[in-house]
Formats: sequence, structure tokens, C-alpha cells
Amino acid sequence: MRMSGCIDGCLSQDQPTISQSSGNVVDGINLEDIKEFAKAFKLRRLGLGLTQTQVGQALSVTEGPAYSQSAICSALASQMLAAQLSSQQQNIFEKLDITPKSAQKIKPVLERWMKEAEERYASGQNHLTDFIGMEPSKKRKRRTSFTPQALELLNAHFERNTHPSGTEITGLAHQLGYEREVIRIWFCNKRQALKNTVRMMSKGIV
Amino acid sequence: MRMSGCIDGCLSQDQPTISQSSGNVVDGINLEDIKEFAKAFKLRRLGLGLTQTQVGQALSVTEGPAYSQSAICSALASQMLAAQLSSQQQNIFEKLDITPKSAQKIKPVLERWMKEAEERYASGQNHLTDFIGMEPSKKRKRRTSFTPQALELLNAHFERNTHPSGTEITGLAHQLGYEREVIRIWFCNKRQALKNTVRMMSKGIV
DNA sequence: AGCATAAATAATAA
DNA sequence: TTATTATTTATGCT
Repeated sequence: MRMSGCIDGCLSQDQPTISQSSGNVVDGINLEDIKEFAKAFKLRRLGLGLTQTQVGQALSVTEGPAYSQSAICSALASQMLAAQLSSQQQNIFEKLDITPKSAQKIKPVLERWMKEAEERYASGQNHLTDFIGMEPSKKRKRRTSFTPQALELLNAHFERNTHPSGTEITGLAHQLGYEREVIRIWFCNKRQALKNTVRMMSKGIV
Repeated sequence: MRMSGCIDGCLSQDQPTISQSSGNVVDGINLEDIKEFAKAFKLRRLGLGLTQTQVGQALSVTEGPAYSQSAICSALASQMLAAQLSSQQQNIFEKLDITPKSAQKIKPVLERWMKEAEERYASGQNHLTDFIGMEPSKKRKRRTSFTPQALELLNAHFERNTHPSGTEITGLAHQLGYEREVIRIWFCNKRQALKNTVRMMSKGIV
């Protein structure tokens, strides 16, 4: 399924402002502040050449599933939205089951993460995934969803070669922006699917 | 155990055809035919109002041991793949110790079964219940309605963690007096809703 | 009548 | 094989 990253992107598109009331405060939180933060975050993110998805994935690893890309995006996006809403429309929060507080909580997390990312970048250590300290949590990895483009390329490769070499896998991973292991597993699953066909066909069941 | 169906469904999604060589023939067997058959089978299955799981179970009775929904799904999916393989790569069959001939065996089995199923259906016999050997009174679970208090707690948890662990879910279920599965599903749906929200907001719809 | 969303099904990553 | 995501269905409520 299509899952466009939206850590900050939803915030970038300047939609027609519904109500530009300057003092947009809910629960003692200035929604304009959050809006500004979201914009700044995007600039810094782009400065590092990172995609929203990359940030989301990194956060979900370092901060736990509570900060999935979806959750963060939604929280920030709704803040942006809210910042544009007139005060009487702000009950949209209730409809969305998102409190202004939740977005406020995310802010420091994003700030801390971005700071570290920028430091790593400055010190020349290249990739984001490098400083992801995998917590000793034995939780199952979150299911990744591939883009149609990625799947197209993967399938094309599979068609040519069902057993890509290590180098090929690494190349694909880099090219597509996924972790090497994810790509490797994809080929495993794909081969397995093919094998299942064999088993079942030989029994004449499928 | 989770057992959702996939007898044929995987085949429905029209992936970008990699190799549209019209003459995809091995050993006198047109692989495109198999692909077409899979599509047609799905239509007929849906016409009878049957799930992949039901077909799988029925087949396991007449044809052999049961296969999980997942396995059957991937099996047919890979059949689709085979139909897309370019001719020079079709030695993949050899690597897997399978001949296109064995693939050909699939068709008659399914066709025979489906034909009988449709005849039963046409003659109006018990909605195929005896034929597919399912319990006829498999009613949909009554929709649970959560108390406002329960929703409050659930939302609070969701805000902290959109992916609660099994233990957490069990704890919540016990604490609130709902079935564990109900709580699990609630989180699934909640995550989905969040995703939809994000999608819509990013499109400026909300 | 239509909406919100719980439940069920389908697909597939781990 | 298991667990999660994606999609669809259908029900309780207004």
C-alpha cells in the first residue's frame, strides 16, 4: 500500500489558510510554535538529504514503535492543521483522537534526534542507520512496505536471478534505500513462494 | 491461529508485467493460460461467496492435507510469477525440480471442484455448506461497543504506544473486561485510522 | 439514510 | 509459520 512519508511534508504545502488568528492556543500550547518547528524541521531534514520515511524509520527504531512515522506525521500534521483552524473548529482534535499535548511531547524527541543526526553528519559518519542503536528489545521488526517502484525493480531482478549475490543485494538495498537485510529477506520470501507452488502442484492441490 | 484467505486473491493485483512476451510457452503449455485461469477462478469463487480459506479447507478434505491460507496464497502468487517469466529464465522450473507439466495439473483439480461447487449452488443446496464442510452457522461476531471509559484508556495507551506488546494487550483486555482479540483488533483499526487520517491530510482533504 | 468503526478477509514481511 | 499491514464488509448508532 502507498504510504507516503509525512514527517513534515504535510506541513510544507501552504494550504489556503482558513483562519489566520495569531493567538491560536490550546491547552496552553501555542500551535503556531509547533507549526514553526515543523517548518524548521523540514529544512534541517532536507539539509541532511533525508526523506521523511528515513526519519520515520530511524525514529521508530531509536524511540520505539510509539514514534512510528505515521504517528509522528499525523501528530505534526494535525498540529499544522489545527494552527490554521479557527478556534471553534478546533474540536477536530477530538474527532481525530489527537491531543495537542501529544504533539508537544513529540517535539523534544524530534529535536534530540535531529541534533544527533546533524552531529553525526558533521563528523563525516555517513548513514543514518549507522547510529541507530538497536535496543535489546526482542520485538519483531515492523513490517516494511515496499513502494511499487521498489517492487517493480525487485521483481525484475528476481526474474533474472532468483539468487542474487551479496554484492547485488547490497547494491539493490542502497539503490532503493532499504536495509540490506530487508532486501535479502525479500528474496528469501520470494523463493519460498515459488517453492510452495512446487510442493502443492506436485500434490495436485493447487 | 490466524487464517485469512488467499487462494487466488494475490493474482488479482495487476502488477506491471515485466515480460509480456505473448508466446510464453514451455513444453507446449501456455503459462499465460494458467494466469488467466487463476483470474477466472477468483471470479467464480467470489460468485459463490466463498473465501480462500473455505476453498482451501474444502480442497484439503478432498485432495489431501490442509494448507494454510498464507501458503496457498503465496503458491498461487508464484504461479503468476511463473507466467511472467521470460522464456530464457524458465529453467527456474528445473532448479526447483518442477516441470511446467506439473503446473498444468493444477487446473483440472480446481476446475473439477469449482464445477461441482457451482452445480450445488445452482441447485440451491444448503449454500454449499456440506460440500465445503464448514459449519453453516458461522456468524459474524457482534460489533463490540466500547464504553467511553474504556476508549479513554485505550486512546491514552495508543498515544504512548501504537504497537502494544502481547502482554500489554492482554493486560488491557483483562483490565477493561474485554476479550483480548477485541483489544488487539482495536489497535489494528486504530493504526489504520491514523494512517488514513495522514493520507487525507496530506492531500488537504481533511 | 449515512456515518463511524468493529470485524473479516487478503496479502505478505519477518 | 506467524504476525502485521492493507482492504473490504457490515453493523450499531445518530
